[in-house]
Amino acid sequence: MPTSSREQHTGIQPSLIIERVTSTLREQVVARLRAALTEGVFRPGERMVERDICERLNVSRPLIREALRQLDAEGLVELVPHRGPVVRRLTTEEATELYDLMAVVEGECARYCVRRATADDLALLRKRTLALVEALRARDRGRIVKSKKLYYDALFAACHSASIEFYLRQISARLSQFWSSSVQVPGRIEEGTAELLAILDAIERRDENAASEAAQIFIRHARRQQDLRAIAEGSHRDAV
Amino acid sequence: MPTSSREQHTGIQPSLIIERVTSTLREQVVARLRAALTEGVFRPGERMVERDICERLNVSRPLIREALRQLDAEGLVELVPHRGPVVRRLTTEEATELYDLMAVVEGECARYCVRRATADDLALLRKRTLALVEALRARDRGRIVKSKKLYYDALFAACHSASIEFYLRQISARLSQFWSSSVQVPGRIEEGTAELLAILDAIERRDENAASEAAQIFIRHARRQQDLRAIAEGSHRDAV
DNA sequence: GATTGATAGATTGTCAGACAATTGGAGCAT
DNA sequence: ATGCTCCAATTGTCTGACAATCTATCAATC
Repeated sequence: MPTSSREQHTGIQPSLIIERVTSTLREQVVARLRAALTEGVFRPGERMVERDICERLNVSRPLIREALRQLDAEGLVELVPHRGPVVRRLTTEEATELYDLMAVVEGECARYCVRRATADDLALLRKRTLALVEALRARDRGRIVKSKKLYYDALFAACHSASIEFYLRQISARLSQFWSSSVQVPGRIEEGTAELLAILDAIERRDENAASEAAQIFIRHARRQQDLRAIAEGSHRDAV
Repeated sequence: MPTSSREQHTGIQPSLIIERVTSTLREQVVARLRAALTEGVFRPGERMVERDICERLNVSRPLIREALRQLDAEGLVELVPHRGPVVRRLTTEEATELYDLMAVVEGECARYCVRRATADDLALLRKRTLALVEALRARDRGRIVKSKKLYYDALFAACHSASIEFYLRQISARLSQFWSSSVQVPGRIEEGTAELLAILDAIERRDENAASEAAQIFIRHARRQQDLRAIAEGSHRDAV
């Protein structure tokens, strides 16, 4: 769980809360490393020598070690005893499993949206969905990335479940090394936009099963893209 | 991810692997604390003062701190900045969400069993299912706990997915504080045994959807038990 | 008497430095 | 090539320290 986020979603009392950005250095370190890992600054399989990271981030070794324990538990790094941390590398097999997990959890997320989203949540979700669809149609990679992030923020806000959000973000982070940025399955964009709209529609219609189903389909189809890339790159073998 | 468990589920080569019990003290500490947390040695909401734990386990503070970071990421403790670690307390709301997650993930687990289980896996699963059913019928609490553990070991082995196992165990650990040990919904045992057998049957029939459905139903019904307990105990309020 | 403010104590956050244990690999011998 | 020995690189773990921050106690004020 992300160290202490205590936003009681009471619905009432809209934010007199002071967001403490981060009070501890460690949280910043973890955030920094996590970002670096998901953004590919460290390559899968690469060793992360503690002292090097200390110097790069200018913090002490105990701090780095604590941060690494956390990232290990999140599945982003692997701590080989007496050999040190290594950027976890996913096999296609593991990626497949994670996608399947993501699909069912995201289905549950959509289900929760149906149950819990307020009118405001829905309005925002609609807006963000359409923005993402637009970005997809424009095939503007930068805009797609940003819109996607905003879309998911809205989706998670609408489902009002910290647990679902937590696990989806975690799985997503673990899969990040697998995101394609070059290969494009022909017609995937058209298909994807239709599916996004289907999710939105089902949620707005308050149809739980349809929403869950639509969300799952979206993820499973998105995965196909990956399969293709894996094949293109020589099936992502374990040994470098 | 549980610090480096590298059992390539090749299916072939049944364990020439030498299980290194634990090469580092930290792993033992984490295991110990995790066990203590799930077994209720520490009560939800209780503070875990670092130095106290150091003395109790006879290890140094850095080690305890690393262990706590990991348990934090697993959702078992909460690290309040400048106040220290607290045993995470679940609200009924959070427990509900986790049960829903567990249901869909366990559904996926059953689905994977259908896809991947070998004949040996199935034989063991059948044996363990029947043993659990027996224990349930005998209403022998100790035996039920042991059989259940073995049942899940077999189920996870049969699904051949480290990710699914990882997340299910984690969610299960987080929910442990919520397991009832006293209240019994009348007829639940009969219902539960029937559902367990239904799961087994669906897997043996190689019917993915039925297996997934049966597993989900089992969890959702098991949760009802919890609802009852929560009500009985005054709905598990947040403030002590 | 209740609220506010201030002081002290407890605990965490972070660092530096040290040393033993283990691993991986280089080099040597067979 | 194969196997062995030894060494360098890193990690695993500890001790001790001190600043930052929180909690609670107690005094001061209205």
